Amino acid sequence: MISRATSRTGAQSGSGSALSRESVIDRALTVADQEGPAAVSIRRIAQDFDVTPMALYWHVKNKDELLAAMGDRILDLVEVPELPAEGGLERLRPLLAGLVDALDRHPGSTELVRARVLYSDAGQRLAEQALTVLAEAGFDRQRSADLARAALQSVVMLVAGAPGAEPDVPLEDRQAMREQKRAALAALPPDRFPHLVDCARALTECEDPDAYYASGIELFLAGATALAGRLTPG
Amino acid sequence: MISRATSRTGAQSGSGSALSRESVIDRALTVADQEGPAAVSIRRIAQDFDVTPMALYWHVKNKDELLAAMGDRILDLVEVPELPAEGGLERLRPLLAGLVDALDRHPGSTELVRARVLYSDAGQRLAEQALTVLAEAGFDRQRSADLARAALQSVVMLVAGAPGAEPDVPLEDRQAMREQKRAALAALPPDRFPHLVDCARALTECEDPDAYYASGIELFLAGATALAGRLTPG
DNA sequence: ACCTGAACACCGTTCAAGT
DNA sequence: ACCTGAACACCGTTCAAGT
Repeated sequence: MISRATSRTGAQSGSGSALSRESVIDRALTVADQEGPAAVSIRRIAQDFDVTPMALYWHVKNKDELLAAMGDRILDLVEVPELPAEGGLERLRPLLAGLVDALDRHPGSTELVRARVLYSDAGQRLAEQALTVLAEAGFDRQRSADLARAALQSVVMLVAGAPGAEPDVPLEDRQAMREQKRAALAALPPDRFPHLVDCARALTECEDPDAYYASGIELFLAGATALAGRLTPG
Repeated sequence: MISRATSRTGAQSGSGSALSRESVIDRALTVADQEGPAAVSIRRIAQDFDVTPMALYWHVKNKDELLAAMGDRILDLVEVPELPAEGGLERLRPLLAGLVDALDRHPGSTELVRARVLYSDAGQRLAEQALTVLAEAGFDRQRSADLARAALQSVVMLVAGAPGAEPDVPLEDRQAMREQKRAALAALPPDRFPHLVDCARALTECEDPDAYYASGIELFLAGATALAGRLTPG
């Protein structure tokens, strides 16, 4: 409770930088990662900056716009290089992997990206590339659109829903949460739920995130490739 | 404001049934579907029953438990018939289709199911069947677990993230929301985003939900089948 | 341009008390 | 067993006012 005294003495308490649209968004992302998305509130962020809640409204229209901006900021982390002229559906792999990397840096806000992929600038560049690849693979407009959505949303789901991700829960409670869930599965009657009991650990803990992400992307690519192969052969 | 007068005269205002755990959950699901998930609050539901907010705490531990119960209730809608002894990965199709049907009945609460698939009774029966099918197809424990998660979460994503679903938005604002999003895409510079502009409609409006859901399930099945085909052939 | 103060209409939840 | 009343610690947001 001495933080208020530091407000005019250089370093602003929790934030480390002056109040601005950028710093507000950054602070919100950090809070979401460390304490879960529920901890993000206008009043809380304002407190971290030793400032009145209403001060934030100068930099951000309202809370919804802040949440959207957080999603956009994550998408800005994605490197979107030029799309190779050749390479077929394989060209989706680095594209999706890049998205995974960005999402993985802000697990507490991954969900926010879903609503923004088609509407933030970086997301639109990503979507355009995906649609290009799918159209060149022979999918018509509707199927390209559906597959592009599926690709981007699968990735969000992959990261947000990874075994043991628990993005809604504060960092310190995550491990306990995982163990509790695993115990719930392991304690099921093995005659009725043999596989669920057997997979209790595999379903709740992610040994190797990289391998998990890679095989999630692989699943999508395998599916899209198989569907492409069924398109009016010849 | 005359509704309070009806509280002892038979039919309880908005709900149509007496206060109970079941009726509270049902009312919450209805509110979420009609006015969006944000409209679900302890106080609001209490009001609909002409009852004090604290009355709900007798029937429900707290809001989180209510949300979990809503997810469980949706999963209870899924019919889980016996798993055929034969049929390979194709047996996943009716299983996933059944889940889609249940989710589709409560679009405002679809998201809640994601956290409950592995922990509600109906969800566990579903998951056990999926794991059985995948194990019989030759996937090892870890890959079965990952694919089962992917299958169930893909379906949730398919419904919650369908073009034009907008489950966060009140029923009456949905159409306007869709048109706004479509306009945003259609107005992009066509030289930089040719496909995005071309797909503006396909990306924001769902012409044929049944076909959309079917091809989403098809994508997963095609992927899983392709991956199964790569497993130590012979 | 940027921030504050006071106020409004909401939340979830606890606890003691009623019937 | 089931519900109420009062209270606490939170929310987002508006509006007029300050510098």
